[in-house]
Amino acid sequence: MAPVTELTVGQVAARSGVAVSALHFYEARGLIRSHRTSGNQRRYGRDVLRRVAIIRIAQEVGITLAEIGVALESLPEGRTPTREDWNLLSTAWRDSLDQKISQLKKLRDGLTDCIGCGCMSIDKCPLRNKGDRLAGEGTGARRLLVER
Amino acid sequence: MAPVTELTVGQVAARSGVAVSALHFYEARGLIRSHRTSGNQRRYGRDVLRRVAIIRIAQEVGITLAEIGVALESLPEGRTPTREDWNLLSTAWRDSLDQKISQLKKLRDGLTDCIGCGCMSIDKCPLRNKGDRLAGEGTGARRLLVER
DNA sequence: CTACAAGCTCAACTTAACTTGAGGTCAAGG
DNA sequence: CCTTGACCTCAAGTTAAGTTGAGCTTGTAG
Repeated sequence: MAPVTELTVGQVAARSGVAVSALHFYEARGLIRSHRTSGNQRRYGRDVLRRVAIIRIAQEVGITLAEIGVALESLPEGRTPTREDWNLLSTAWRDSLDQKISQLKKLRDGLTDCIGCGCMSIDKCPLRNKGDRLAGEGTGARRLLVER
Repeated sequence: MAPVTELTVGQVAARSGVAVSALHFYEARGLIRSHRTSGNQRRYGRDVLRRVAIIRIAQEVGITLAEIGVALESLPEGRTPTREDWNLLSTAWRDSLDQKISQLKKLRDGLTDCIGCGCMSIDKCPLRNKGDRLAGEGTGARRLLVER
């Protein structure tokens, strides 16, 4: 058995449920870090499991890797995250998470509402024009699916 | 102004905030429909506005076009959805919406918990422990994410 | 000490959801 | 009639987030 303190890429893959190739990919994107053995193999600290968990959960709900990366950047590189580090990361996210939650609830309940209101006018529908920020920017796909 | 009963692509684009090319795309995917004038131009019924609104709102929260397409198939062609149609659509999505909401809460509360524990000890972090317990608990890749 | 499983790199392929561009048509104003 | 702008089709490009495969190295169980 491998030591408890260091994990191989395969072990991280098994424990996190993420493919090895995806872990390579996350590392290339700077979302996770590893150091190498003398034989050039990756070794991960145990905090990588938590990071990967955060990444996957965030993706599930439609947060992009870019956004996740920005948030994770606030975590320290070398040392164990302090209370203050987590505080920054969490508060940075909590607003958008709360907002996303309320949007989802609105959609869920909004469909019911729309039954009530009939949505005769699209302009009056409370759901519409809620998040038109996506409409403005960039080319290509704005959102990827995260279904699994 | 054009008559209230029929809309050109440009009008639909303007009113819905969706690019003309995206409307073409949705039509090719069977999400919306149109008929053609003698000059081969698209004309849309007013129900297309509501359909497009649904499509965009659903996308906002990470529902794929494929899923949306399946749901929209339950809607009638050509006429504006009735209360009963909405009911069907709403219940079809409710489960997946509820699931996404619970995942968001899990992420948000996980981070909040980490503030509470300060994550001074990695073993005490509830987020890490959760993932670790699941991973150690048996067969292969179990993740923090809610199973589908 | 030798299989062979697990790792490594790098390039190319994939899917979703569009956008962009080229090349051509149609409708209305001047 | 002519121009201008809105439409049309179809092909190719783009982005995100990975996956797949080839070719080569490392580590370990028997």
